[in-house]
Amino acid sequence: MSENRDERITDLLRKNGLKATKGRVEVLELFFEAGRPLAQMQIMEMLRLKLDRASVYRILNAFAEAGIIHTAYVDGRHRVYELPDKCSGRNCHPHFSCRGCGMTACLEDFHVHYKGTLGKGFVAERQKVLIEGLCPDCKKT
Amino acid sequence: MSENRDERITDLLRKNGLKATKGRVEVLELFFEAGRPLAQMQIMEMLRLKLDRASVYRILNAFAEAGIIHTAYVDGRHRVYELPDKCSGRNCHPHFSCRGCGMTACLEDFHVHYKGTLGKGFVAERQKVLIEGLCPDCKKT
DNA sequence: TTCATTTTGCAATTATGTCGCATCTATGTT
DNA sequence: AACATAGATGCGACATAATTGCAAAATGAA
Repeated sequence: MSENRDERITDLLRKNGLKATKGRVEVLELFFEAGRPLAQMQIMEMLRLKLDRASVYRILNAFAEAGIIHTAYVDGRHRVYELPDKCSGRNCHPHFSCRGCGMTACLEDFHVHYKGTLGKGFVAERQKVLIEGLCPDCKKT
Repeated sequence: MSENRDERITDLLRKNGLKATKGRVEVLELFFEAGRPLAQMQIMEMLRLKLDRASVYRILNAFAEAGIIHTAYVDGRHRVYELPDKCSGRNCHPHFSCRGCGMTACLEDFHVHYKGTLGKGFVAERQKVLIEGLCPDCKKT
């Protein structure tokens, strides 16, 4: 079971031209388990500092370049990364970010429509929609 | 005329409980003149380094806390700030950010509608919509 | 003008992210 | 299974954005 998962992750890495190193497997597992966008700092904590800071950044950059993950929102300080299967290109779903604890979540049941034109000569490549507010925990305090 | 403007700005500062210092007046003038979101770096350049870096940050934070400006989009590197009159609360207009030069613009004729629900207990306070792409200049190259 | 309170400038510090280089590891080949 | 090597990691140094402590200066109320 854990082996199946490992195999799936290993395959995913190799299919994308990346060696399946311990660090990469562990980071990618985190993304599958988390099911929500993660920042570098959170990954470091979840791995209990088993990996070097620079390595985590390099892993995230490699994943992003390969398309395994892509960078989602930035709350002013942190880049967050997530698996693209749920969130790709122009149909990117919105995200929620808590101003209390900084947690980020995907808003699956939230649909965004927009109409209008960009100026002449402008090209749109991606949209990012972020709802800021308070999560249930931070709302209490 | 310039005095009227200065007076208006001075009043705005005092009304919000902030002393009308030279630096604050100059920064706030910039925002009124620019009519678009500004990053700290741009402000420094426009003021030709007359103010210390730390002071600019403190001024921006003070303004943001007082509600005179608020932080808008981040293009991955820079926080940008803008006057709230054109962009307030849940009716915030979208922004465009060029991945080439990092320039940020307001999209006035661009309307965003969304429907759906946040999870239980979540409170939405603001929305941020960002279209990323290329501006006419960067498109050429 | 005087004076208490804030704000500023400067330097040092923290935080995020990148880079170079020596060492180590994953993987295809023998 | 052992080997060779392209590529990944750890470490330290560096780059940039932003914050903080503290002494000196400026604001604005009396």
